[in-house]
Amino acid sequence: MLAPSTSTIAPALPPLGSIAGKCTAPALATDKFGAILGRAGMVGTDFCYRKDEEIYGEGEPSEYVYQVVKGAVRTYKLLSDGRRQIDSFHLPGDVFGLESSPTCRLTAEAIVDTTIRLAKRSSLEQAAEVDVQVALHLWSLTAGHLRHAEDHMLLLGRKTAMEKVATFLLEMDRRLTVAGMMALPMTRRDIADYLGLTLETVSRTFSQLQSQGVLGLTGARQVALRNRQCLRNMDA
Amino acid sequence: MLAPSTSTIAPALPPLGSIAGKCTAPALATDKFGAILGRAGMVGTDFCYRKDEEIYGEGEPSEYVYQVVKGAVRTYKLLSDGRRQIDSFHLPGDVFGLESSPTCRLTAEAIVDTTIRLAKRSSLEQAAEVDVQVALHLWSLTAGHLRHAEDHMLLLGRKTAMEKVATFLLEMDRRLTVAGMMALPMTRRDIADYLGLTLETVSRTFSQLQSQGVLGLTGARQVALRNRQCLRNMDA
DNA sequence: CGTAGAATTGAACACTCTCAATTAGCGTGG
DNA sequence: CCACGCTAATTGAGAGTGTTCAATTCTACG
Repeated sequence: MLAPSTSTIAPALPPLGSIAGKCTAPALATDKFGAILGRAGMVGTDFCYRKDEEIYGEGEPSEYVYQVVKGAVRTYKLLSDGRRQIDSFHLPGDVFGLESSPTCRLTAEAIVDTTIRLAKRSSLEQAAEVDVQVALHLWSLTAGHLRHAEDHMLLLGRKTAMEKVATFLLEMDRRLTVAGMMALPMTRRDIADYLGLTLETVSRTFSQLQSQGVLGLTGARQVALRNRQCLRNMDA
Repeated sequence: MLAPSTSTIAPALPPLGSIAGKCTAPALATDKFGAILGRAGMVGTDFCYRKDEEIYGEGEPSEYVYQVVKGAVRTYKLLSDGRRQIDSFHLPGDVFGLESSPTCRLTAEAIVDTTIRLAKRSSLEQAAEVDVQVALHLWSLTAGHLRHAEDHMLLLGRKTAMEKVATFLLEMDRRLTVAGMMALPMTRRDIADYLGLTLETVSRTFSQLQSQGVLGLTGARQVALRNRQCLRNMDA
């Protein structure tokens, strides 16, 4: 349904045609993944995925753990009739696909052309068996994901459309604003499926915020926040 | 706002007046918490909490890890105006309050009179530093919570009222049906705040399922499922 | 029994969705 | 460079699911 034309010819795992070679790590305050790999005596391998290409699918055996080097990734679940809930957007530095179960519980797709560093799950687990620090780091990563999920459940279950959008904008502002501008990699539909809304409601809310002067849109995905305090108040 | 009268006189942590002494462990297929404590050379201490009594509050330092021995617990987040999102119901055998962060991110309350086994978080973490198996078990517990949260985000963001209630009933059926009957410990309001609905909608949906013969109600909290397959179909 | 909280039920409303039409943005190729 | 075509985004109007407010009814427990 949402499968891109490019992914049909891609192999099940590491796409053979998209090897990018080693990349330098992103400049992160705390690169936990790098620390983990270091302790485990491992090096990540980088691959490139094209826009809308699937990285792994729900139900597949979970063979790798992933870190975004460049680009953006969405992870989601589907209902049988195609309704989609995106649980997270993963941006450079973020680790995803870290399951303690043998199968993937979500589907992951590149939102734009994306470079991903990946490491074998089995190797990481072996390292965790030997080195307590690796195990504790992995726990810490999963705990971080749980914390985000807890916040997001409150949003999905109890916030209004305006509050959801305000929360989203503040989250993205924190994570990807450079020089006062936010370049959203995802579509209105992605945002809607993240917030439990329709794309029309997201669009209307953006427009409303713009007419109130809270927001500046220069192109649908180029956002400048003009009044963060106002958004924080809406955030409930 | 929702604080019970009994909790105002209760001390911040282990209520002094409610020591219950050691209890026998619940008969569980896999008592991970017991296994962890065993490996850590620890024994849990049991306390009793009265109905609606707070076990810990959001923002407090997280000093303990908890396991339900008998009864039921809700963990939730609040918005500033009192809107509540319950993220989980914890039943006998369940572990909760396991933060890898130093402060509690949720509030926990006893739904009914409840016996809780608790262990010091710092001791558990010390044990995890030394014994990899403890660290891996703690990770596994957090991963289980994350899995539930992922499923619940799909429910909150994308399911209809009927689908939410169907999912809830099947979850509770699995977790607390004995001899064909389910004794729900929680109120309609609790269920509503778990499913992101109002209590009236939950009540109406229960009534509708009863009139369809899917459900048998003998008292508002005594439920018998008469057609599980029908519920599974609604579950989407 | 009598009271208070819990649950049910009804009616009107509102927020968000659905369906539809229009406009904008962007990559491709003439 | 502009025309073309496709997808994304905006905007409007109407409908619907779930909410809100209110009135009973039920149930549990002194």
